[in-house]
Amino acid sequence: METDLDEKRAVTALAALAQETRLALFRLLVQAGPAGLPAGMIAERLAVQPSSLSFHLAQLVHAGLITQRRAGRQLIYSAEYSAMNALLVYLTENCCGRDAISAPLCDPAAGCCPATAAKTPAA
Amino acid sequence: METDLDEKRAVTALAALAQETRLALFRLLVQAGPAGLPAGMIAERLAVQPSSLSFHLAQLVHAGLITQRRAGRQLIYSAEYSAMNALLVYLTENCCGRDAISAPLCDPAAGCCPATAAKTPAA
DNA sequence: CCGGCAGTTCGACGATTGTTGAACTATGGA
DNA sequence: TCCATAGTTCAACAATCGTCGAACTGCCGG
Repeated sequence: METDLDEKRAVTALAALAQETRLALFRLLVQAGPAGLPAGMIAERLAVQPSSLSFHLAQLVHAGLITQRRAGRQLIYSAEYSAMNALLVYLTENCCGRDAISAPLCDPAAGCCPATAAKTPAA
Repeated sequence: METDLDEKRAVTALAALAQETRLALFRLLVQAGPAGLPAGMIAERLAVQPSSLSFHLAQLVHAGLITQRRAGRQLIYSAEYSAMNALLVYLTENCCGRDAISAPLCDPAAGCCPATAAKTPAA
């Protein structure tokens, strides 16, 4: 389902999220669901200047983490869940040397990586 | 298990990962498992200058994504899986307005968010 | 066609980031 | 004690980032 990321795309996505306003913005859209939110409402909720918001929205769009669509005079933004999932998977890829996994959470101490788990004395 | 993140800690973690060398470094450690790798071997594998590597290692340590321990003259670095998991959970928190979830992967089109899934016509 | 609202684009500024090489600290062996 | 190895710290530099205000574009109502 989600397209695999190469290193550069992953860096772009992470850089897009590595900023207070954009992280709050992205999470707002993740929580808003596929219906998304118009730019104006986002600006209001995050108390950000329109021009600044536009800048951040563009970064997230460029990173592929959100998408834009028009509804009358408003521009609606919504989270791109597949891109988010691809990023999560990329970060945890081959966790502890295992073969590919699809669900990213990884906890060696709890048996995520049987081969190496014994070497982690609950530290 | 994993400590919840506040916004600033999340931004720090994401910023730490939003750089080619550091992302490669982190993934290398994730794949290396809890045993970790000495700085020298990391430098060799990533073909990075020692002083530059030190800089990046420090950022990841500061972000809480990796930890350092000494073994003789070597400094061994290993991934902090709980921090990584906390970050993944933070990103997907309240996905589509749902209550907390523990496994981060989120796909509205596939029923992750029943209430809103119908509004996404396979677009 | 005109006014105005929703959002974006632009240029300029200060702040932060990543790199490099040289000097420094710490550990282990002889 | 002296030396070599493993890694870190420091200062300086170019490059990139985030913010601001002002000007701009696109869309709708009348």
